[in-house]
Amino acid sequence: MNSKNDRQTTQQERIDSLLSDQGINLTRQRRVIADTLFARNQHLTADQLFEMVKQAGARVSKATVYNTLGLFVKKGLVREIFIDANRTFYDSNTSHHHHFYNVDTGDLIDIKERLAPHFVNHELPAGTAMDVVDLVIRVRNSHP
Amino acid sequence: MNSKNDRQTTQQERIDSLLSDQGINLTRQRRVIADTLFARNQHLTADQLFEMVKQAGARVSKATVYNTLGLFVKKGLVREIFIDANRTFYDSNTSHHHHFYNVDTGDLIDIKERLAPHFVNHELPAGTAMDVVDLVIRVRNSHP
DNA sequence: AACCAATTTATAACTATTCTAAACACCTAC
DNA sequence: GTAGGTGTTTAGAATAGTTATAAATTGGTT
Ligand SMILES: [Mn+2]
Ligand SMILES: [Mn+2]
Ligand SMILES: [Zn+2]
Ligand SMILES: [Zn+2]
Repeated sequence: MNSKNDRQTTQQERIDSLLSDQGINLTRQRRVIADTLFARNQHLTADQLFEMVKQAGARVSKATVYNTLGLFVKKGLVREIFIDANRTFYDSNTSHHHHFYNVDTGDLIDIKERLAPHFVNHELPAGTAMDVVDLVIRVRNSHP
Repeated sequence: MNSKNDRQTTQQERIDSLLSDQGINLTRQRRVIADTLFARNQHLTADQLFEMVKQAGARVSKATVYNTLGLFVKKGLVREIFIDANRTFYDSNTSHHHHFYNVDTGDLIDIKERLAPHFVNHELPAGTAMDVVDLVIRVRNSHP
């Protein structure tokens, strides 16, 4: 067993326990989807992820990509970002952060700083609890 | 001419100049859509607005509702709020404010306070200018 | 009236997402 | 090993919000 295999095994174990820790059963499809998605911090559409998984040589249906993304969102492994009526991104980085969206280029960029305020329960509508704070700063090219 | 008619005339004149000031030609359809939408501060889907206009006795096609909303958005008379992949709201209040969205009930509520930070150009991605700051606090019912 | 540009309209097209029901995978019991 | 069961995947259909198309209508101008 060389060091390359060691690293791969370790990375696979990380992905596996990421899913297992959330009570997600391991399957070939969920593993390859998670491998692709969690390889780095990125914002992908379902279709982009589908294409990347295909590119990696795996046979996974688009329905499974949607099912799995929905499952990951429910388990808190991934964050949905609704940009407009026909553009949903999935963010592999679930830590508290916000986004710039360039309406001209379609680029979605992380904002490092914590811009949105903290909420305490009594500031929320009665009988509700915080789910998530979605802050999107829409920008356009200055000289189009 | 009684005071009721005075008021109606005045209100119609307000709507007319709201549109004219943006270089929008006045038509029967644009007037009834604007009357309905700008009657109060509210968040409506295209379909809700379409139904309200029908209810008011006017014959306006859904295509015209979409065309007119798109025109109003372009002219800055109305603000689009993208809640999820199949829920776009149109906000008749374009002043700087943000929203609570209850994922259980579907309610979209204004937040009075100014929560999101101000931006100056050098804080934005290079070569871009601010368009709009969209802040949505998603909440769920505490005891579902 | 004839003309013209802008607008509206019905309808089709598009597309992201969800649904459906059958096939498949994997495990356990016998 | 075979049967049975549960969870998962799959192709394809369905759904629904939105946009595009192209013909009809409107309202103003000569
Ligand atoms: Mn908190
Ligand atoms: Mn859609
Ligand atoms: Zn991000
Ligand atoms: Zn609002």
